[in-house]
Amino acid sequence: MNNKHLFIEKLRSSGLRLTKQRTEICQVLFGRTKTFHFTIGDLAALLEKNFNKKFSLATIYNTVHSFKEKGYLKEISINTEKSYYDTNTSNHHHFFDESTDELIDLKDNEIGNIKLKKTLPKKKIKSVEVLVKIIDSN
Amino acid sequence: MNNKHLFIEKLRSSGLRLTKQRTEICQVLFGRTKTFHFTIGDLAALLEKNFNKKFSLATIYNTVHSFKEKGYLKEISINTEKSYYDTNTSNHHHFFDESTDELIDLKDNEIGNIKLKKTLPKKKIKSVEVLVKIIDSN
DNA sequence: TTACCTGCAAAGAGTTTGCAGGTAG
DNA sequence: CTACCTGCAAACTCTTTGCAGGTAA
Repeated sequence: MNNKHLFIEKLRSSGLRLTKQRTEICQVLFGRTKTFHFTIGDLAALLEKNFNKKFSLATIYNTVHSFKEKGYLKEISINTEKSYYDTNTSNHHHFFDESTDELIDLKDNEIGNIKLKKTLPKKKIKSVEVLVKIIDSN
Repeated sequence: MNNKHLFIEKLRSSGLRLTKQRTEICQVLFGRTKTFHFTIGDLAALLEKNFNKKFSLATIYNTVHSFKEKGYLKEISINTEKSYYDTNTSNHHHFFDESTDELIDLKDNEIGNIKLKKTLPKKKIKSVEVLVKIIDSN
């Protein structure tokens, strides 16, 4: 199956041209049913494996950044050396498994509502993110 | 006023020797009444300013890491290029002001209890962190 | 005295950028 | 045809590491 129309729309609305590489990046990112959590390195390796050629980092970063700005990808707040991205941009939180460096979705109904009782003058809330760090139990 | 006894205890129990530099780092980190949020760069600049001399990065990183492992400092999960630390190691969450790159404490009673309804087999929860990202409301 | 520490500089890792040749529109 | 894109390599930032001389215990 081919989601070309979907990729075209995402690329166009992000102000990006429909190049071969970008269509292939879209295939890896959005041509799947399950949520995809990844680092730039993961993505680069997957692209190389799937299409049997190298992709320029400039292209990958540039495309991921555009998709992030456009809201097609979400960057997750974890203080590791790498940045993690998520194709699930809906309101949800994460487990981060420190034993494997893996991100796992926490669906919105799997965590009680977050009740903020403090606001700051002249500031508006951009996001509320919950990160549950887990490790192997012994 | 001098909290030397406090610094000595923290250094000793972290397995660190009482060097001049480390005592000075303690002064900057723990010789204050309010919580201190910082990056290594912040700390280095502050040390240089307060004591009018350069501190080796090796020393700063090494000391901060030991204090973190010992639980005297907490590392905050924010996906920026730098790592942020907090002298408040109690159970609490944060605002991160993206307009100024500043961290602000959210006291435990300023946010409702977090109710996790999902667990993972063979994994244990290490921490639950809430990060509220804010920006200037134009 | 000895193990640990400091300062310096080099090395690493991830990310960003500049540029020359290539391609979508 | 022109503006944007790709690939490559160099540059950048933060962090880590190796080493030689110095110091706490």
